[in-house]
Amino acid sequence: MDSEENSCLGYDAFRRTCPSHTVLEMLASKWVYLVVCALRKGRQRNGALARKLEGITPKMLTQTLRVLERDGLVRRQVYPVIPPRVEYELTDLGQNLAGLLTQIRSWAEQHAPEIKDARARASIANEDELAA
Amino acid sequence: MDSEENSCLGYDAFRRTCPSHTVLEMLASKWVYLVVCALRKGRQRNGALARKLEGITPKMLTQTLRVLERDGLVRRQVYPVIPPRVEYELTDLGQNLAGLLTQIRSWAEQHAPEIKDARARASIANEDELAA
DNA sequence: ATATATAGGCACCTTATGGATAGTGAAGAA
DNA sequence: TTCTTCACTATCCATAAGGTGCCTATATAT
Repeated sequence: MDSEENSCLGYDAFRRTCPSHTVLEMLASKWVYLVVCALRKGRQRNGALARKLEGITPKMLTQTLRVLERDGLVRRQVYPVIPPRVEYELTDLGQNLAGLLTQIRSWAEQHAPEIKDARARASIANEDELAA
Repeated sequence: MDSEENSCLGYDAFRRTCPSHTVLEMLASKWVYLVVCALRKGRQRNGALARKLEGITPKMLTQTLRVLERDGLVRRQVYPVIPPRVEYELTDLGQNLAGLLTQIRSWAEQHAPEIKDARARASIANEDELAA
């Protein structure tokens, strides 16, 4: 039992010391989702990404791109010109992941109304409880 | 342009005020991934989940389950017996999501070695940089 | 009588993260 | 001359994540 889909190759994300667990931790970020999705259309400059990702601060954008670069999902290309020019693009591994993350994003967009309703119901239930 | 796959229904996760953006924020959690994956096999009790999710504290488990319940992904069933008995199971919406999240988990497990290598290379590159 | 299991709640604390703000440096425009 | 662009870097602060310990209440086991 318990062998259905766990640890297909000895890796099991449920174990906190497993490398796949740290990969999951890295993926568990709103900005990782969005940056990877944004890069799916091809290489882009820092400024273009910043404009696309509404609300991201330069710090978070750089930080997120550095993590993705470190993990081999994004390639960073610097042109030594003035003013500076830097371009980012997904590696093959990144492209591979982008397919999945785009599905998650689509899911979020498709089911946002249901979840909004569920939250509203929960909030009303909470008020009733407090009133009782 | 820019109409390829964005805002299929007026929802666009890139906009920070869009409901789908908050859904993505909710999904961006290591424990949400793992709890949903763990519940995929059917209804389970708090204790069983705690044993399966290595390293989770009772507080985080409860907190995560509450969020999932609020958003309509998990159903909570309380049996008024002593000692207390509570069971959690995925709703249809939760089941739907679980398929995607399980893919992410599998991806993390399959590509953990590559990412581990990429991190090691990045760390060596960093040391070289510091030495130079 | 004491301990355990059960599923939490509650309060306190430390650390990590997110996000805001300001600065850097060089070129080109006003 | 001051301003802007570009791609950052550094610093601070508020919030959040996460850890620890103690509390409930009862049936069962020791």
